Amino acid sequence: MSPNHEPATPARLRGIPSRLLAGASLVADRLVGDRLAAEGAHKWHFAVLVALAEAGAASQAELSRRTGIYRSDMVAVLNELADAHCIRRDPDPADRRRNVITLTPAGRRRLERLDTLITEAQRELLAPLTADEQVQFTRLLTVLTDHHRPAHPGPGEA
Amino acid sequence: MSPNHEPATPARLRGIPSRLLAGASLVADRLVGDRLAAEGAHKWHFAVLVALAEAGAASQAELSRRTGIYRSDMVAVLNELADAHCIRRDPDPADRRRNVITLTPAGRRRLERLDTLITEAQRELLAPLTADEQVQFTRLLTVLTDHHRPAHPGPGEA
DNA sequence: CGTATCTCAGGCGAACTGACATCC
DNA sequence: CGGATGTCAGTTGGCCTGAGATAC
Repeated sequence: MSPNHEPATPARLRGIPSRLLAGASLVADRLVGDRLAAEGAHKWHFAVLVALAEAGAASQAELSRRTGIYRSDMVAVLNELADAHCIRRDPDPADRRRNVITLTPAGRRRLERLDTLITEAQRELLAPLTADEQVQFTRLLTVLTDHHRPAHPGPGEA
Repeated sequence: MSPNHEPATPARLRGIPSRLLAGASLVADRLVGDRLAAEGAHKWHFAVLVALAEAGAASQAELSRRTGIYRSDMVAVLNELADAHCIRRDPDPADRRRNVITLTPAGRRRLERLDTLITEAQRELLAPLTADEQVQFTRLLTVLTDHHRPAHPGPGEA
């Protein structure tokens, strides 16, 4: 009867918040990423679609600021969304540097589908907590991230 | 008086736990990583030193299991720790496949130094929360990560 | 034989930087 | 002119896989 086959993590390591956060973030990203990947989507697609639905058409730079996605990475994301006919990308007649990104009906449907998947993932992520704890947890996370603002730097945290 | 120069994140995006976790994890990793980098260290160094201090000398594979660092990545970490004379790496006479990793006095000192830096970082990370909230937050994170076990897969989450 | 250990050689995705041409 | 925009190229660090040599 050898009872100890599990090589436990050292106690001094187990309780460190930054480590716990890294682990939880990894789990969460997988829960979300796997569901979205099953439909050929990324979390960035969702972020852009939400930003468009909530604040209306915008330039790429504006979308970059609203979602926290870098300007450079935004290009590929919009290419994919355009290929799927979820958005249109038209030159801005008022400012010829800009593109005007517009949400299409297909994009709106896509958004609701991805929203469902992501909500599901959050439910599974928070399942180990009671309803009260889920609220507390989300609140504490919000306080934490709101307080540690990057100040100037470009697109905020992910 | 144009009051609205900040392009706020959409409401539908702001409250999503997986997003909040990603942001918090990024902040935490920077808080820790910057402090350690200032002394030429990585968080992995700390993890290995702790594992050695707490459970005594071990093989590389054993350290890998205890810290969650992949065996492939462990090699470089141990090389660096050995270069800094924090550990010794001797062939195991009882099993010639293995190396026995031993903590040196210098390694013990290094560990305490890194521990101080990491504790500082945790304090700064959790500073926006009250003492009670800090305890709650860490507890909820622990429940969450403990519950989402990778089951079989190799080295656990980070 | 199959399995475990150490090592190296990569892949993949996310965060990030730099540069360039264009236009305000 | 300075500054913003869209685009492309490339870097860095973190997680992870695969394979090979050696030893159990």
